[in-house]
Amino acid sequence: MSVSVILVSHDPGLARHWQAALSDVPARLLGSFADLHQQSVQAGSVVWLDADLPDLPRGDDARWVSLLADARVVLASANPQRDAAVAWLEKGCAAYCHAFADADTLRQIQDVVASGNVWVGRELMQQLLATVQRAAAVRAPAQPDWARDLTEREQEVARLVAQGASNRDIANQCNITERTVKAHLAAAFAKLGITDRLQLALRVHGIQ
Amino acid sequence: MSVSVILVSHDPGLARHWQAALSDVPARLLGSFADLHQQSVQAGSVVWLDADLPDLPRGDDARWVSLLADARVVLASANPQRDAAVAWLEKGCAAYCHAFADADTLRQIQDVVASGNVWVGRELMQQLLATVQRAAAVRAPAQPDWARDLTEREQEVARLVAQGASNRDIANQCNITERTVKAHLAAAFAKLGITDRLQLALRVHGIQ
DNA sequence: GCCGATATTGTCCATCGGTACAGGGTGTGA
DNA sequence: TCACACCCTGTACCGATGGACAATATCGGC
Repeated sequence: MSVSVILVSHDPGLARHWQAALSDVPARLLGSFADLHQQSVQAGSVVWLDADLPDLPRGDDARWVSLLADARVVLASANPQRDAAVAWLEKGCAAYCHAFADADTLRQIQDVVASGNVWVGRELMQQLLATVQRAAAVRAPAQPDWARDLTEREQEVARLVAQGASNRDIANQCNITERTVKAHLAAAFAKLGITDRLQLALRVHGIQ
Repeated sequence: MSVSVILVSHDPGLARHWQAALSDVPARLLGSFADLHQQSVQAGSVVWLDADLPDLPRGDDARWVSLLADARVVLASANPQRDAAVAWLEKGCAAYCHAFADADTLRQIQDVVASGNVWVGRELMQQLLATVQRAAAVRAPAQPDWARDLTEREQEVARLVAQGASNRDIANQCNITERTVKAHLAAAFAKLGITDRLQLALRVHGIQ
């Protein structure tokens, strides 16, 4: 059975920094992503990943799927980038931070992530919120026709479909199961007299 | 100088819950926003605000300015709403959470906020990220000319897809096999950087 | 004549989407 | 209290879809 905290970095200085900060939790140190992939990672483990690892796989690599399913991944970069942060967090990472953040912050991240939550730095959070505000302003106006007979939830799902989201996307975003998404969609289809999501998307956008 | 913690709620049950969870930090309990406004709030204090306070001012109230400038405000609602969360966080609150979150979570929020960071729950975070991703997708490509790189046949198939036709429909209409339809679609997907017919339909209709 | 772009078709297979059974939980109005 | 609407979830099935390998044929240009 593996330890509950795993640090992965090829940079000795960074490894020392992390070990010093997290000295009160038992952590195992690995030198590459390949090393990590050979381990059997215990469910619920916290994995600290150096974003500058030479062998860090791209986002679409299959190894991420199992890792993100089992472990809680903290991605730490010496050069944090906003777009990268959004991409990784959206993919399922539990935190994105500066690799050389101070020890208190690192400990805090460890605590937050270990308890199943997501940690995000203040600046990044402000940027995300501003973006969301802007996006909300664009969509605001209420729809009359197609939405009339649909329940709140059905409308919400329909709007997401109309943006091109898959059932799984919607499930994640609404925090419900894919099955429930299907239920709402089936109800919406029946009410609107259509049979598939594409027709629904066209309806929502006022086409046909 | 000790950083103080102020709890503001009119609900005795909630107040007890908070006091029990945060028993290891010295906290002052107030019963209304008006009470809070009469205090001189020490800079860096953490203020826990019950979002269901009867006298909670609206977002544009002037009192928020000074409060948010001085203190780190945790807004806790018994009925957390996504839009409210975004609005408050964007306004400068340091956290938005469920008022009756478990004690461990409340302590964690206190720690994170006290150190100057922002705390956001997992579900809300997922929603924010999905929204940001979608907003980015809207801005980035912005192709008015979806047809430019497509061959005649690919455009023809794409237009039919955009009307809601299935591969079989298109095959019949164009007098080709379903397999060929798939080939044209695959080519169009690759050229447009998308992966499914719904995205294609949205593009053709000038959405996204 | 060869090369590249286009159009066509094939098989195989993993995943997605939609439907058909099923059920449990909550809140509201009669 | 009971009916009803709404929300949520489960298993199972099957057709539609999209990607990964192909291959063949035509046509225009170098």
